[in-house]
Amino acid sequence: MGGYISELFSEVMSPGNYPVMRYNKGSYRNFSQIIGLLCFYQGLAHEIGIIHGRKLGVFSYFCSHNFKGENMYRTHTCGELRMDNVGQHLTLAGWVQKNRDLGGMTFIDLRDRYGITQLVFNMETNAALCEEARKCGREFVIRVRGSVAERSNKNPKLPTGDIEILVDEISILNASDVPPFTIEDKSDGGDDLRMKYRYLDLRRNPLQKNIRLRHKMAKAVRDYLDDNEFVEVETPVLIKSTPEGARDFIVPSRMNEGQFYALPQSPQVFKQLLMISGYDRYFQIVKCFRDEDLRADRQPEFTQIDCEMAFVEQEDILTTFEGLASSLFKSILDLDISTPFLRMSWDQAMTEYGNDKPDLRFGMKIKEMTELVKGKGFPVFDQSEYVGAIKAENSSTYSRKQLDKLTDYVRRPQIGSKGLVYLKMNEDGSMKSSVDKFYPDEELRKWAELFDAKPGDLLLVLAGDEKQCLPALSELRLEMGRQLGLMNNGEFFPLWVVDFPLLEWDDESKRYHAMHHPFTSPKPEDMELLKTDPGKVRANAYDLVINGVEIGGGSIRIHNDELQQKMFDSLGFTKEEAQEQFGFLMNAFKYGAPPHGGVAFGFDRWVALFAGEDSIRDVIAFPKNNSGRDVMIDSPASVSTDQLDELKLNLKP
RNA sequence: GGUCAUGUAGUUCAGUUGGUUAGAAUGCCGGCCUGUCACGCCGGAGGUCGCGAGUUCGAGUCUCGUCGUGACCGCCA
Repeated sequence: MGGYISELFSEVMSPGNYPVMRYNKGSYRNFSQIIGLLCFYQGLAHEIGIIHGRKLGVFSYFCSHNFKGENMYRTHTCGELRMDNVGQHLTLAGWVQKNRDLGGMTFIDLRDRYGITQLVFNMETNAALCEEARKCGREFVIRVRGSVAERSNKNPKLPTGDIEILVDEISILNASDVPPFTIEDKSDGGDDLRMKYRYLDLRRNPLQKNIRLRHKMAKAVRDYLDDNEFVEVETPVLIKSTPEGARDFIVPSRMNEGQFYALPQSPQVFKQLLMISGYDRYFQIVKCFRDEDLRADRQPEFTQIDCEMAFVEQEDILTTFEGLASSLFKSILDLDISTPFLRMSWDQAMTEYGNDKPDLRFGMKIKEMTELVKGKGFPVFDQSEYVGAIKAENSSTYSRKQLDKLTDYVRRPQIGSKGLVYLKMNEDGSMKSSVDKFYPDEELRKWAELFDAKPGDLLLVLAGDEKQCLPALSELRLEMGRQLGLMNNGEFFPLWVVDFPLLEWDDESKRYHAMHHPFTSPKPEDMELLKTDPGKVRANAYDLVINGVEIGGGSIRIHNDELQQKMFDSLGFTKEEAQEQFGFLMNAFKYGAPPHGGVAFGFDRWVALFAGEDSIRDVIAFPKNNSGRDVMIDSPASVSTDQLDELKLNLKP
């Protein structure tokens, strides 16, 4: 115990406790260290067990830890005491979860990170002590000393439910106002309120679990990459604004009047420079900043696992990082996910799933049927550029009402289909379609044949422009996946989507944009197309997709200044602009840049996926809301005119 | 920038076609209670129906505006 603390609190160091604590140290600790390690992995597996839908104790994860922080505030945690501890005299500290005053006796549930232990106070034994205990409201911070006793009424719902503490000393370390919502697994508080009192929300088990999972994942990432010779290098946060990509957050420079830093959207150029510097394998778990509108899976500041490797081709990178992914699946979720992961071309993903991040937990592939249905007199299909469908198995029992609801779903402006055509393959072998006026049975049989549809199946057909229709079919497919319960939270299907287009036409600015970023190398065999048909050029770029979530992406970079210059040409940069914005990188390429490439993973998304959460806010300790505000500290906020003056800034009226 | 949803007690919600004093549960406060663990029983306090206009004899309810929150589209290399 540190001298500082013992001086400050010498009055509480009653010598009576010490021999007991010492005694525990020797025998209990070594044993529990071994058990602790064993229990740790088991605990994580249990946690994931919940994701799998198995019913396991919520506390199992928290109780499996070996407490190393023995001091005058506590000798044990509220999660570790069992029948073996009966008779021990010890000290606990924590928060009052619940106070049950029965008149003659009072029970307090004492909570800390590790669990809950019941304290007992008895009027007959010590009335003054019992009165003191009655005063303790929810979330009071208290310390108690007492002896572990076997309960007469055990509670099988708690891991510590066999024992209780017969308290002989209580100190209220800090009283608490009544919290605005209950600190329980299922809080009664709404989102707004819990965000405003985030520090209270973070006391709750589900959040604690997520934050600890995040920590374990970060550590597992560092361990794997360290084992593979990667070096973690920090890169600057105050950098320079660049034209491509997302909007930058900018930071005024006081010492350089009228000039601004930008916060990095990613450490992209620095990691390439590190390859040129010979670091060979770099990584960083790093904050990135993008000033764009938010979503459930987007925050203005978010965390990437940023990686770069020299002397590698695409396949080397895919192999290395599917290794990272499968090692995380194993160490965190105890799941064996075999490698190599499936590789799917971007083209295939778009035609079969209408989406560059397909959820492969279920099939229901999109098939085109344009040729099959045209020229049969149904004007809607005849006038459509593209007709396609999906097959939902065992769904021919969908009612008129359900189909109407699906029609409304695809007609929402966000999806924008005009209507929905269906074909029911009834169990009795008959067929029913919304367009059987135009398509006789033998035509409908051909539809069924194309999809290998069996009695009981349901075909859902959309028509329109290919550009609108494929994404619409993708949304419909995902909606059906949800409705039919095909998206199991405990099941994971990772894949690499490869061969992305290099460039993407932007109608607004009437020029091509880099689909990934401007340092992505084109496929050598598509090089010729760069001049004739730039939109057709494929890139050495890839995304890691798990269950329909884009977990990460990367590319093999350009490592030669001539090609880089060509790329900037295609993007419509003048030589001068390119020199001004990226001159330092192109200069660096002149001094022996090795072939290199890399990848970056959205760490928040990955944690959310493993935690089974829909929103990354649930895995970030202090997230921002929909409008980029932190409602707890109330940021962003105005600054004083003094601050603005110092920066030589005027605000527009 | 756009679409949709939502805002009522500390909290979660209900509130009929526009009609008497706006309810329930939970939490909170007080009393009783010696084996509770969703403790129980009795009593009590607690409301600018987000804000501002409008329609109306009358608005929590209808209309418009505005603000907050959430989801999505655009956007996010």
